[in-house]
Amino acid sequence: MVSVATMRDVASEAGVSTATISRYLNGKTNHMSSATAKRVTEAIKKLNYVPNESARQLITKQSRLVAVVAADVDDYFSTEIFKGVNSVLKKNNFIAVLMDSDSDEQRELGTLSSLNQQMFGGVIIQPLSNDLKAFKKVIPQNIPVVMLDRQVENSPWPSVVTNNYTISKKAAQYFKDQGLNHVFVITNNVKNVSTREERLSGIKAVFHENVQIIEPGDNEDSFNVAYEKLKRSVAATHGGLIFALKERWLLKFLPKLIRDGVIRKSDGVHMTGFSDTSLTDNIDPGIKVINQDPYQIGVSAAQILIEGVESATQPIAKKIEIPAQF
Amino acid sequence: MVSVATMRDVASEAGVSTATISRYLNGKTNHMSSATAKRVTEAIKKLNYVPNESARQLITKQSRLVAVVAADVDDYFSTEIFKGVNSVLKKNNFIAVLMDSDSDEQRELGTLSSLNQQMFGGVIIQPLSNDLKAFKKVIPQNIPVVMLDRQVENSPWPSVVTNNYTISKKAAQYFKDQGLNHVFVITNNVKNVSTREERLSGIKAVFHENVQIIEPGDNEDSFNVAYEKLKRSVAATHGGLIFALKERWLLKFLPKLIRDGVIRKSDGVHMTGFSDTSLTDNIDPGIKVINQDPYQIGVSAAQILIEGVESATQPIAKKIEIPAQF
DNA sequence: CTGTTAGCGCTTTCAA
DNA sequence: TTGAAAGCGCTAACAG
Repeated sequence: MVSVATMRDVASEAGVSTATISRYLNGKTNHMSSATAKRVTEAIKKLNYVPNESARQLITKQSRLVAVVAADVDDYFSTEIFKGVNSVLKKNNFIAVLMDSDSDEQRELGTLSSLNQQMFGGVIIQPLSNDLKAFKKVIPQNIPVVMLDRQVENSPWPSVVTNNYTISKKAAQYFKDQGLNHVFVITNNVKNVSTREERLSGIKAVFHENVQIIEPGDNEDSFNVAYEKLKRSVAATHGGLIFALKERWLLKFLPKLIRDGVIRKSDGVHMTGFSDTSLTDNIDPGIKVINQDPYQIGVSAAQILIEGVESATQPIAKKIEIPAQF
Repeated sequence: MVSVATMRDVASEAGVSTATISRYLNGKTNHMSSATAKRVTEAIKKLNYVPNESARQLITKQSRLVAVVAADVDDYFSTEIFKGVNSVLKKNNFIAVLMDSDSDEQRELGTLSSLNQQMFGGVIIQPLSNDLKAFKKVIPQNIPVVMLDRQVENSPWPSVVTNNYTISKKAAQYFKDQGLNHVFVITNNVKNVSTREERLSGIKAVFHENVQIIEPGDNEDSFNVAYEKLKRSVAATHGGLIFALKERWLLKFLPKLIRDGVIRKSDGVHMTGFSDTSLTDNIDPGIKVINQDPYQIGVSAAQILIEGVESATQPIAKKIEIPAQF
């Protein structure tokens, strides 16, 4: 492999000491004769010099690498968050990288503990687990941390989330005002996941006891069971609102509900839900859904993180809500 | 911030030298009395010691961090590749991280040059640009590189791609055998992107001159223009095959074509294309599409990369094709 | 089987 | 405005 120029090489090329190169590199160029500055610039270019991050980190104990640990990188929501984070970090001269918990709490902990090697200057986590104790064990202690999307109970870290309760309530109210008085909520098991709990609360605040929960499960069979159950329930209540707490269910149920004639234009059955992409609109143009703003969530988290890195303190554990659109 | 135990602390805690700790950590434990090994184990646990990667990298010039630079992290295809890469790297004790070129050739180059700091032990790139010279400038020279999905002409790096030509031809032949004798190919500009060129060639090998290209463009207006054009053309040729070179177009065109009655069951109009997710199947159950295997592409790329890292040589520039399903 | 020692490439006082 | 020199935490000869 090719050998690389070091700071010493640059120093001798420019006829100065390494200290001068270092100062130059760190922008301490105000107390520096423009003649030497120029010679250094040229030497760097000539030798194609790139500073060695490891050496720098070793002494400064700082890193400009920031890890974003996503619940599942296959999720558009997660990757949009990353894009938001990336946009602000890049401006501030940090490098953002995305890591994957793969929807698996064990892997999440594994991923997080791999960060414990002082290579990263900060971590942004979209948590999967709700186990505060486990998190405290594996999350690096010496770098700033920000949580996203979901909240860990009693967490000491700041978090940025969608206004799940408010926006769910708003959407529910909209359809109630249309005359629908029953709602079928499609969701996975809601236990322990702050996001789903808040959404459900918002819906219940409008429809009270007229809320029925449908859990499609993870395989095709249980989906079919859930689908049939939904169809029967909709028929039994002479219509109502079908509310998917996750885009995945919207995409899975909506086309079938349309094909089967369960949902028709100007009818007593409507569907809505949390939708991150425009795919639902392709399927059913004009459908009214909740659009979160993952990009902005990422932006906001990154800003908090940067404050933490620059001040070398853990950001305080405030909670920030990013409004969704309906 | 919390101060962290160093190797020295562990050494004095265990009553041995740092060299012993180092050997222990690097698995050179075969020439080591089990008594000291045990003392070291305990000291490490007691002090909660985690090795400092920067110091290690500084001297070994090796890193177990591998960057996967995706064309667009919003793409399911890119993230599945990452999952494949991650699965094999993790087993081999590497840490894989995902970075984003954001579908922008300039940013791609920016992202790549940020890798030039010896923090990464290898790079896997899903290239966007086809500009070999630009790549050579920014791609780290001293670590192994593997290309994915697309090929850079005359590239010195190994690449792993789908068997685009073969599978496109197979799919085309299938529909030709059904009696369709005209094909409408929906694609972005094909110039300079190896993937699209190969797919188109495969289709042309079957339909010869009966191939019409539709370019939907990037905004809603140009999409509508393209859509209307497609409808007219289909009517004019009394049917045919609509072939989307990218899943995005499948998702955008298919629901509308179904709603508008252009595609009906047992009719002279069929649609197919490259589809990575099961979303198309939700929309039109039983539709026959090409399924690539991004996960396997990632696995294969990671294996090649690891060989390169372990042998400290640049992998040779072979091309590996991963078969798709139809 | 284990310790001593000399750096890896950089930053940062302290002096000049 | 610049340089000399110490040292960050680790690895790898070389000795013993």
